[in-house]
Amino acid sequence: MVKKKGDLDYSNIFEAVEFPDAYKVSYLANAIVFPTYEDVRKDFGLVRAEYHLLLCLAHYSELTAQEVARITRRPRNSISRAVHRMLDLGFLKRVPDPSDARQAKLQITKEGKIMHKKISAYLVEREAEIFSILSDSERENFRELIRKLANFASTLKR
Amino acid sequence: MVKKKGDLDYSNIFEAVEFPDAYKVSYLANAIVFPTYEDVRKDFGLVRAEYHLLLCLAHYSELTAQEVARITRRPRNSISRAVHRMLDLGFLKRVPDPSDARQAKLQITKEGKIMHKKISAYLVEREAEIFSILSDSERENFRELIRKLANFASTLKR
DNA sequence: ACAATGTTGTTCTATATGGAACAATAATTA
DNA sequence: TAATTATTGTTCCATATAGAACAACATTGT
Repeated sequence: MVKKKGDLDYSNIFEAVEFPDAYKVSYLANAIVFPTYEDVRKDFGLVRAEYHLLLCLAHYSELTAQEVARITRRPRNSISRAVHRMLDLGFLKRVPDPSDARQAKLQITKEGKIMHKKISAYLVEREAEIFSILSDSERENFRELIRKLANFASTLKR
Repeated sequence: MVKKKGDLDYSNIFEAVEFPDAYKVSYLANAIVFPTYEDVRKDFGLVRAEYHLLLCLAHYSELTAQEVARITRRPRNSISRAVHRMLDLGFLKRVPDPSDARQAKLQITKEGKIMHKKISAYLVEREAEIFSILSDSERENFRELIRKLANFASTLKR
């Protein structure tokens, strides 16, 4: 009896690892969310921070770069870089804040909104695939729990 | 009435975003799991792929680099690099496979096990913090759901 | 047996990313 | 008011990371 490739059950580690829940959250993000960002990069030409700008400014009418950094928990310099690129691409506009010369208010442009819609539609699809193995009630359940966890995470110091 | 910094509720985005559950999984991973890997790097001097080697080989007695790559869903070259560093550090040993000259079986050393224990203990603590906002029954519930999701993710093509 | 295809592990290269330091401005405190 | 401290956005730099190509070896099919 020859051992065939593929005999190894790669998901055994899920139960063996010492911090199984955190590990699975990480695994899920790595298996699904990051490849998705990679797809966005390939298909739409935007890296994560750039897409995050669209995401934030599609839902808040006006934000500073700092605020986007806080909302998305990304470093300021990543956002700064992304802002320049998005300005060049015409997806964002920036207006200096008269009341504080350090900062500038960012807004999404019409083109930015269109791009946001396209990318969102793609991500919505991907989300649906991921959660298709859960029943409706499980999905509802998960939604509630992940909301608690994410809200808690958002209160943690950086 | 002056608008103070901090008036903005950064978690509003959680409900506004078009793919709220996937977004929160991603957020949770970014807020918690990745900073944790960063801590591991700072405190123990190992990067993610290097720690993943310890993790896998602490639970499987013998694996090839390729198998570790599959289990952790990381690219082979990342694992390859990590293997060399871990060999140098004495945390791993490698024995050529007589039945297949291309590959080599990896094993964790005594020192590797010790390091694994130290890091695991730290990660277990972090996990406990994260999930401390959930009640016991919620935690149990979440465990079941994330298990389904992770198992499903592990079946997806790369 | 032999050719074609697949697999493993590696090196090379390009790039996204985050930390640190910095200048400009604002807020705070003496 | 003056001096100190904090904040914003930026540039510079170091590094982790992933893709692509490659050589060595194994497997498959004819």
